[in-house]
Amino acid sequence: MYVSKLAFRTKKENPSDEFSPGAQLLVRAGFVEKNFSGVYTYLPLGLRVLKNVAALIRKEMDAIGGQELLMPALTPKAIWDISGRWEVLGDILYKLKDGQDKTLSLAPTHEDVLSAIMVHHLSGNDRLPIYLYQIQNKFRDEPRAKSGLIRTREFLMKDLYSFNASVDDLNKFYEIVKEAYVRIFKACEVKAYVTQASGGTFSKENSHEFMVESSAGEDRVLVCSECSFAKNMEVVNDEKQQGCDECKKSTMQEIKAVEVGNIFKLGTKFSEAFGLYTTNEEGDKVPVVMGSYGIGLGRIMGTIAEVSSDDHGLIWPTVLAPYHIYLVPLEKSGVDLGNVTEIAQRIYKDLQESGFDILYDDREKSAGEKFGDADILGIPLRLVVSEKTLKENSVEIKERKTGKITLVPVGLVTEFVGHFMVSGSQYVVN
RNA sequence: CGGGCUGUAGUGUAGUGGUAGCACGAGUCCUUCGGGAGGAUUUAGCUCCGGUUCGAAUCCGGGCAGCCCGACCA
Repeated sequence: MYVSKLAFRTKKENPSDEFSPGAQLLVRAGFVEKNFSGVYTYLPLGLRVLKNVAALIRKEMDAIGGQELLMPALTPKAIWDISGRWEVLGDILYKLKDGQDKTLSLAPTHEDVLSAIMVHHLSGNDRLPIYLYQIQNKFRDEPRAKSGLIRTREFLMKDLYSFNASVDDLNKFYEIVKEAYVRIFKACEVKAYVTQASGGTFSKENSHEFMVESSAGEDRVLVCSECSFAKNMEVVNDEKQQGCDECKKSTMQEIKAVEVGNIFKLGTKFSEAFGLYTTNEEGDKVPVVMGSYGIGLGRIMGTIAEVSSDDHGLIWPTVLAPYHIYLVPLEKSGVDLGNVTEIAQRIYKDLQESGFDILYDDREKSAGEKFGDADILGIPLRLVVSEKTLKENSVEIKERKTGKITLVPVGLVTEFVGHFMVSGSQYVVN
């Protein structure tokens, strides 16, 4: 992609209507545009990141037996009445009437919608377990949107639902999902605490939240610096709790954190309400045991912007970066003695053929401006081709995250980049 | 939903009663060419409604919008 063709440019100044540093960077770099409070457009660069997050999550969900489907956001009130959640969810539900005066809601979550579907398709236990997920927009009438993408009213979420024949099976799958989530956040290169939390209105049993430390977060979490055990302050009964539940040492500290994912054991609440039954080994009719597992994709993006940046801009993990490489040809216009453009173009094509996504800065701008854009966009590698580097028959390669600069012979560029993409991330999305 | 703050060119800002200025951006031309370079020229604005006043970006009331704190948050 030629930088001169990008539909949106970077800005030098922070927007006046964003407060959190991550949101300011995302706007300045041209990843998102705020339409109104709590509602954002993902611009082309931002959408590429969002799609990469989705690809990462799909890979992990498919790997644990998840099957993707896509449910509607538009739902009739009747569905929510079955579980009583029209009342429970209350004001957070966006409610509307259609032209025939039918009451509808834009779904904030899909336990109810999927349960209503599964009633028609679960008979006997021959097909259990069943794991279904989707990546779809959710709507929640948040009384107060906050911190850019961290808390929005319309947001893309991956929601996985499990249907098991027994509590034992649910418990096993719950652990499997937990491990998949750990892998996902590791690939995102964020430290996510697996945090004990309350089951909310869903269940009496505890759930787990995946918490990333950030001042833009809205939750308070106690974390143990010794063993990494963490629990949400909302489940701390004794205000004076000092010792860690896990290792018993007095090393718990309170942090602010963003909840980037959570997992719930739903039990039989929804299966009983909707009539999802199976037959156990004794031949008895028993309710299906369910679980619910969510990850906010935009929230992940917003959180990374909060926690991964420096004075020059964003720093994306390799698997999520909108482009792998920012290629800067530097030449004196009209005096291209060293064939800078020709060689830069050849490298551009070679790298593209090797499967890398590249931004080629073809603009007639000063070097500083191009470097500045490479930095603020947070592209993992910056390649510079100039008369200076070509004297060494080389290309300068700078790693965004570490600032490390290497002069690489022109013929070895593809190899160097390929090595970086594998070793630099520990995780590769196909 | 309570409390606080704020709305001025595309963006960021100055302007507290007397006809709105700067910077960035964008366009054209020239110079420059490894960290947002320089010059010339062009471009474009007071959130809306009402009130006070000879006169309102400025004061008052209301609406709308945004941000922060709190409440809320499957």
